[in-house]
Amino acid sequence: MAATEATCAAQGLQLTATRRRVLEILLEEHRPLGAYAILERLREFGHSSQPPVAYRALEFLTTHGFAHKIASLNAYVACANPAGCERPAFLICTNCEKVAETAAVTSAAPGVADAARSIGFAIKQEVVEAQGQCSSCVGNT
Amino acid sequence: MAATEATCAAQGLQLTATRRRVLEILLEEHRPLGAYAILERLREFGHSSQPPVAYRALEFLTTHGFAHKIASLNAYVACANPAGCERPAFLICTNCEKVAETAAVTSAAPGVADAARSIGFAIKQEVVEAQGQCSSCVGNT
DNA sequence: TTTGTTATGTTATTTTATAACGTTGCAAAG
DNA sequence: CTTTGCAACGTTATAAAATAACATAACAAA
Repeated sequence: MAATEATCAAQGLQLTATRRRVLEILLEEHRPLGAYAILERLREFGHSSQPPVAYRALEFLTTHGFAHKIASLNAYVACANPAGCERPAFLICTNCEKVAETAAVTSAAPGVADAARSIGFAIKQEVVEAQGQCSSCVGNT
Repeated sequence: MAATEATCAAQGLQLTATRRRVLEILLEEHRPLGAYAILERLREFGHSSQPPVAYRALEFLTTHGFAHKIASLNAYVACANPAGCERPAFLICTNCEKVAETAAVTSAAPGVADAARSIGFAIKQEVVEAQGQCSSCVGNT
């Protein structure tokens, strides 16, 4: 949160009440939340709770790297390292739903980068989402 | 298509009319199709066209590796290598929407695999989807 | 003070996906 | 045979995710 505030101050970004509240909601949970779950939480705090409210805040947060969308879940998480987030990748526990964020070292998995080069494909961005079981859940199911 | 038929025959899977038609539709297009776009095409061929029809066929096709879901697009493509598809990864052109399928060499990008090991996370499956520009579109936009 | 910009409020709608329940066709057990 | 079970399909309804479109507010710069 502090890192996010600092970044916003430094870059002239407006961390408004709604945007801040959405980020707080994501930080409080340790797992991905759907937009409508976020809306419900917003409602509890007296904010307007129509879908665009959440989606706008999420767009701001994701655009600036304060939160990420998990495409394979249609859900959102706070960034684990807002100060220096690069090439985020996610480890999603299919049992407890928690998500660990990590940084991929290279821009693409071996083979993928090679394949891209060989067909002249210019990679801009990569979505890497691994599904499996976290240490607490291995063997539980 | 032939490879798919062979696999179904070998494994006792039922490649029914609807499932076959959906796969054909995906093969005819060279790009990802949404479930409702597929439904429209099915309608043209006189199949029933309620959503579950498409989703069931897609579930069958994706479960057995004859097609893949592109999570970041909520769309579906035919598998480029149904005979021996392992660790598929996708190169998605944000300009022309075409998708190239490739195979990742390792189970995870460097750094991701290490991170998983270090926190005891057991990876089952990985979603790797790179966005960028294909060779035809580089420089066009 | 008017103009431009950024953010918010609100209604409605689109797009994606699944729940639930009934029907059909076929093959194996009785 | 026939009935039991199963896998696939048909259909209606609804849930869940996302966005279009348009109005309002707050505020800073011209």
